[in-house]
Amino acid sequence: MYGSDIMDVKNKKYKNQGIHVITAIFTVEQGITKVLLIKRKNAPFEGDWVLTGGALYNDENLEDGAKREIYEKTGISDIDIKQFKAFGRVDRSPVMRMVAVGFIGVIDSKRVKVLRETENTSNADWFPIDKIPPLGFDHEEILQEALLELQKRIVNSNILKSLFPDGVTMPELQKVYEAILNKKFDRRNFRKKMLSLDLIEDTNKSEQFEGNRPAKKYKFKRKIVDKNIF
Amino acid sequence: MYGSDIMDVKNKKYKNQGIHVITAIFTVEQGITKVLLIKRKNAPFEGDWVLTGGALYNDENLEDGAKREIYEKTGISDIDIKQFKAFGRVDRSPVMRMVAVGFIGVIDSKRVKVLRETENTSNADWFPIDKIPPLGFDHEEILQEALLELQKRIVNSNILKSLFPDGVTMPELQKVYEAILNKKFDRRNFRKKMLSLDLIEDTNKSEQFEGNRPAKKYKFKRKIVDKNIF
DNA sequence: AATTATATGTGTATTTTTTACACTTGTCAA
DNA sequence: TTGACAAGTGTAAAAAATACACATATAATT
Repeated sequence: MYGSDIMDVKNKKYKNQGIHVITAIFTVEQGITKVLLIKRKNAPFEGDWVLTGGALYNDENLEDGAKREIYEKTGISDIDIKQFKAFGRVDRSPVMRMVAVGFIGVIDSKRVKVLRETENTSNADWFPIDKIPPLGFDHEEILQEALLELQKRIVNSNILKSLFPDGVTMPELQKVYEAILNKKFDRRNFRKKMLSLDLIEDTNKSEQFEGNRPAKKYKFKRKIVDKNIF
Repeated sequence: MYGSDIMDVKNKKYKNQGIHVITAIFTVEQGITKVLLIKRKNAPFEGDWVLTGGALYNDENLEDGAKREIYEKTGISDIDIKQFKAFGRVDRSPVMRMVAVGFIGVIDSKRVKVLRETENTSNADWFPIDKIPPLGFDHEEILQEALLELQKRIVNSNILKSLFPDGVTMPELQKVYEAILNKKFDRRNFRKKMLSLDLIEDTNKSEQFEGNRPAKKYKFKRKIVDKNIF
């Protein structure tokens, strides 16, 4: 067998490869986890919905490329994203060999004012994760894995930070966790657990009142935690 | 700003991209965690050590490509590997834009009989992870992240399976965990923990005796576990 | 001003899991 | 038969997770 060197790219076996950066952008509204999908304007998969993403430029790093795509399609520029997996099935793109690097991000949907029309996309919308239409490319697979990653990350990273730019109360946070993990928690134990995870910190503010005792506001720390089990 | 469509690859901004598949292959010998490095024969980084890997073919999936590279350079064909991260710094390769998809794998070093000379590599060797020479490309970064991934994976996957093709005893297993996690465990508690992780199962065999009570042999299950914390 | 409705905030007892720790058993060699 | 050696096992203590009930702050009502 013929060895492929790490730099041996003249060989036609390696020609015409490309790299996608794809982000599953999640939000939670009224206890429903949703993902941002964008409708394609051009072939292939014309008219199909896909995750936010596109081809990586040669002069940008992976995460920068993913953020540029997010900015171009949503106008959002300050979102924290986390890479989780590369997708490289031979036939994942019908045109040429493309490997996609997948990211996840979470954002407050109220901040996406204009879902912009771009050269290649017509419109965009939030879809509840249990009501996803058929997606183009291999984006259904990417979305499924993104969801699993999201479920892991809300426990040991500050991925939810972008969802609460103005701070968050415990009851709000609990609703979001329950939506994403699809599971109910006891109020008192949830609070204890959250504080022990060391992801958020107290502020001395409270929420605006609504006819009952106002909830304390917390905010996400900068620090990203990552825990081992053993 | 000009939008990059997911298929818009004619644009020169995306031309001449390529994909690497790189595997950090670990072993543990006498309580020392080691990684397999290969010496490059050609420019760039001629004479430098690098992790096992190379360019992905257009007709193979990511994991298949990584396994092909492993086979070509070590003769090993039945190793379980796990993808963990893509590396895409703009300047990670001096020749052209390459994105590397990183994998980890573990193998019994005794099974690597001939470290083959290939067209592009001269020789190969196992290096203790605290005595790594300067590596070519961004492989030092990849190796560091690979090690962290290995530490996570030995707890919630059967990544160590390939290290023990003929089964393993508890004391052997404990030495390996202690080497990889760089931490000592109590014998009785380690056993309890291992059994509760549901990664291994009893056989009715025992090891060959060495002047003391023979240890029971266990074997890794097929199943891959993956646990959440909440 | 007092009362009521509502959702927030907090503490404690119970169970489960993790940790710490010591003696018994099986084999080889003398 | 005995001694040396490493493997195997159980139990008590500590820590963490879970189950559970009452007190508190605000707005609205009287």
